[in-house]
Amino acid sequence: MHQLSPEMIEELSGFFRLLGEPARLRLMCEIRNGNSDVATLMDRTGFSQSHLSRQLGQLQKAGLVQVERDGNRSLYTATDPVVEAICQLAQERLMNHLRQRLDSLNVA
Amino acid sequence: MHQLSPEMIEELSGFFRLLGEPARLRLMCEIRNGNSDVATLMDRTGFSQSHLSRQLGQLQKAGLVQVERDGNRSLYTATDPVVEAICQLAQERLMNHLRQRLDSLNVA
DNA sequence: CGGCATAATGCCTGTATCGGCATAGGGGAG
DNA sequence: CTCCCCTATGCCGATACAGGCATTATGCCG
Repeated sequence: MHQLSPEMIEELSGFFRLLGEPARLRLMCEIRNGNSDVATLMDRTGFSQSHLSRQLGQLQKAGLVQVERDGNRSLYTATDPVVEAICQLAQERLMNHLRQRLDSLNVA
Repeated sequence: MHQLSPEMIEELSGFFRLLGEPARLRLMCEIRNGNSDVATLMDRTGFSQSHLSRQLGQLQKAGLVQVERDGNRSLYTATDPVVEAICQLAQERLMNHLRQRLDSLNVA
């Protein structure tokens, strides 16, 4: 890390804030699982069209997803697999944290 | 990832939301750099005492930092080094993303 | 015990943002 | 050109939360 600049802090927290919204994190997961045209996303998530469009717009602006136009449809794909890796690490952190709390209760 | 449960989505986004606040991300960085008693943190960040206390409280509740009481002082330490790894990945993602956009401009 | 330092909490306000409804833009098919 | 479908955006109400001020809680020392 080596002391991040304020600009980097701002950028990184902006990135994390995107994933900090359950709807958007959900979208990232759905998109990663293929079949990511908007109709399918609406169907699988139950989000309204406008909601979906906004969130996808934000994800795209940050470069987390790419959009590919097919006529008047839009196909979304995840841009960078590292996002998935980050989620994986976050998951492991959570599990470890809970496991440690559990253990500390058992010992005490 | 393999299709995360709604509960996991909620937990993960909660974690990301913590880092999504510049003040808290800043704190995590400062704490990682050692010397993390509250007075020092106030000094280095310029945050007010109440603000600091609240943010540290949230980080602690999520298990991102640990607090060790020394008399009436509090020493904060980062709990899990994986958080740093996550920041590192996020940084690399950002750089890659910007580099790609730059390249695409040069080619076009 | 009474003052003093440090940390946590109640209360409050301002601001950001989620997310719905309605509307506008833009590309096919007739 | 016109209708229709899909997506994006303006507007707005509700809600969440940052962050300040004042107060309280907690542990130190005289």
